[in-house]
Amino acid sequence: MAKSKGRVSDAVMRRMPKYYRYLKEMRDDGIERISSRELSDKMGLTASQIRQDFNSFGGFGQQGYGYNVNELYEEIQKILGLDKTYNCIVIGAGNLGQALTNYSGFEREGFHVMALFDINPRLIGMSIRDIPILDIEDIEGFLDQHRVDIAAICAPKDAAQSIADDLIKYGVRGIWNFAPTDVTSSSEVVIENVHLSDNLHTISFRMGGYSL
Amino acid sequence: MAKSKGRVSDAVMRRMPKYYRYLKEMRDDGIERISSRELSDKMGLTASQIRQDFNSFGGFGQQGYGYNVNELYEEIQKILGLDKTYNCIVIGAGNLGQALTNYSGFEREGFHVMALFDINPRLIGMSIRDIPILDIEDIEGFLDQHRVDIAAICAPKDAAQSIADDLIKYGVRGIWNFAPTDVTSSSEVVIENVHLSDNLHTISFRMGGYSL
DNA sequence: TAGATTGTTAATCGATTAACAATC
DNA sequence: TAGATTGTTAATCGATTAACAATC
Repeated sequence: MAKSKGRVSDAVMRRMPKYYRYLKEMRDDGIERISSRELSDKMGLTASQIRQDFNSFGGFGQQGYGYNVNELYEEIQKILGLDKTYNCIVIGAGNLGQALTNYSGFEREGFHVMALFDINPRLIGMSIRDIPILDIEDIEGFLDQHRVDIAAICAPKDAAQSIADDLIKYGVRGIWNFAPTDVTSSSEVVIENVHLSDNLHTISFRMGGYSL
Repeated sequence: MAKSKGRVSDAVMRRMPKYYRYLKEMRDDGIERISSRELSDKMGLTASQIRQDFNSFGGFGQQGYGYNVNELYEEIQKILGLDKTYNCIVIGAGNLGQALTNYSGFEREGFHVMALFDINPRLIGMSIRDIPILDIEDIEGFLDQHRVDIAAICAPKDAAQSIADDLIKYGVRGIWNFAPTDVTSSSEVVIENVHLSDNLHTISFRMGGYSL
C-alpha cells in the first residue's frame, strides 16, 4: 500500500515512468517476479537506489522473494495516476500536434484527446482519427462546455504563454508545453515544458568531446 | 576562453541548452549585459549556481560588470557544438519524423536533414521541404555514400534497436531516439532516448497530489 | 575611488550507495 | 531450516548554496 502523499524528490519522480515502462515490458513477457538486483541490471541503476525509490511510496516487495512484477506494475500505475482517465486537448494541429494525437499509446493509458485547436482555416473542420480540429477562437466556449484536464501546447513560441494563461483561467490543471519557450504560472497548475531542441543540443554537446 | 575538455556533470550539461535559449532571447531583444543575479531571476536558478556552471567551462564574465550577453551566447554556442554543422537523417517519416524535419529551427542551428527513411511504400518517393523520403532498404547504400552525423529514430519500438545498431555500424555518431524503448550501445556513440510518454506521466503523477 | 559583481573556496544540503538486521 | 532479498539506517558522494577576496 502506498504511503500517504508526501514529498517525493524530483529525481525519484522522473524515474517512476521508466520503472513503469520496464515493468510493463516484463509483465507482457510473462515475467512474474524480479529482484532489485535483476532490475538494476536491466535498467542500469543500482539495486539500492531501486529499493530506496520504491520505499518512498511504501514497500512493495517481500524479503527473500523480491517484487511481484504485476503487483509492482499496478502500484506504479496508481502512483503515476494512470489508473484514471484524463480529458485532453491539443492546441496546434501541425505535425507535432497530429503526432501526439495519433500516438495510440496515450489513448490506451487513459489520455483521451477530445479535440485539437488551430488558427489555420485550412485545418479547421478536418479531423484526426475522428477527433475534430476546431477554431482556436472557439476554445473558451469549448472549455465552458467540457472539463479539460490536460492541454498540450504545440503552438508557436509567441502564442504559448497567453494560450496557457487562458487555459488555466478555464480550469485546465495540466499543461504539456512543446512551444520553444518556458511557460510559467503562479497557480497550482502542473506545467511540463518540453524542449526537443535542448535535447538535441545535449547530443551535439557530447559529440564535441565533453565527457560526463 | 573555454577550459580544455574536462568532466562536466550531467546536471550542468542539461542546463546549458537552457542558458543558450535565454541568452538568445536576450540577445535578440538587444540586451547587452547581464549579471548572474538578473539571469537567476529570469531563469529561476540561483546566481551562485549560474556562476558555478559557467566556471566549469572557464570564466566568461568580468568583475563589477557581469556578462556580455552576446559573448556569453557565442561561448555557449561553441560549448554546445552549435558552431558546427551536422548531417542528419530521420528514420520514420510519420507525423513525428515530419515534425522534426519541418522544424526550421534545427536547420538554422546547423542540423541539416539530408533524407528521411520509411518502410511505407506510400510515403517512399514523396518529399518534405524538398527532402526526399527514401526506402529504408536503401539506407546502407546511403550511409556508404554520405557522411551522416546524427540520426533521429522515429520508428516503432521493435525496430529501434536494430536500426540503431545498423546506423552505428555505418559510422553515425549520434542517435536521437524517439521510439518508446531505450536504445543502447557499447560503442562511443552518443545516444539520447526521448520518452514523451514518460514526460506525460510526470504530469499525471503531479496532478495526483504528490508534491515535490 | 567606491560600488558592483565575478571567480572560487568553504559549508550545506540532498541524493546515492553501502551495509545489515529483519523476515519471507 | 538455510538462503535470499527486502526495508531501512548509516556512510559517502556530489551538487547546490553561501561567503568573500579579487578585481573590473
